[in-house]
Amino acid sequence: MKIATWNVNSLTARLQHVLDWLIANPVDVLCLQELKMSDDKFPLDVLQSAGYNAAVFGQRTYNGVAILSLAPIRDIGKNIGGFADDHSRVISATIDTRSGPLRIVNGYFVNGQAPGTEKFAYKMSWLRALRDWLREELAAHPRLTLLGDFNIAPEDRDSFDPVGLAETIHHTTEEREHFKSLLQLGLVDSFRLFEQPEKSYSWWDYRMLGYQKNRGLRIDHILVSETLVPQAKGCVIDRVPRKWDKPSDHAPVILEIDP
DNA sequence: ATGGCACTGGCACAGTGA
Repeated sequence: MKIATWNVNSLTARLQHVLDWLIANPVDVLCLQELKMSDDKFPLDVLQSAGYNAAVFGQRTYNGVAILSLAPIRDIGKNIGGFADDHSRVISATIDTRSGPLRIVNGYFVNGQAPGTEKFAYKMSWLRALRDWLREELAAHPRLTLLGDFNIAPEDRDSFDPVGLAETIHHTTEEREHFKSLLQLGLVDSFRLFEQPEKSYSWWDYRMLGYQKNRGLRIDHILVSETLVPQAKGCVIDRVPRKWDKPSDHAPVILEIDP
């Protein structure tokens, strides 16, 4: 089965891209971020016509996350337990697979603007709360995947300019330590389980011909709990929709696991 | 060093993103 994540930068603006992509890539689960719409605007009927169930946690203008799944979705949770948040950034749910229940945690992590700002401080407290909550989630759901737009380039090789951008947003030691602390919970970056092309990125700036020059960052990730690692068969970034007209600035990431 | 571009709300342009 295939599980994917895609920051669509407005589902209103990108609905046709999502539908076209799902036709070409009929994944079992697609986690979306940056819906930028309230729940009542979510195009549930058209996605159901495409065969998908949906769990939605929307918000007007900013943020907003959803899980699309061919299989029924149950036990939906919203945001980080014990952490009061005005933003709609996390939706979690369980689907049943042949190997047992699979817990899906879909996150749109805080951007953080720049070190030293209030937004960066929010990012740090958000990441701390996420880690503490995930420790419990993992204990309750051993088969778990944490995926989405992390807004963290975990290593130098995940950035087109690790020297010039050293200690700037997405690259700071503090953010990378938080990423490592998620791995220390018993999660694995599935992309790095497999041989990958050099300079593999999942986001490119709209400006300055970022995509054409491959000036990108790998900030969209699919982490899997250690029990799932033997079932992981491949993880790829699909750059195709980034070349379409009026694209999202992010590309989908897809994990294949034994069902 | 700065801006580059895209999106939303709402109808001018500020806020946000990464």
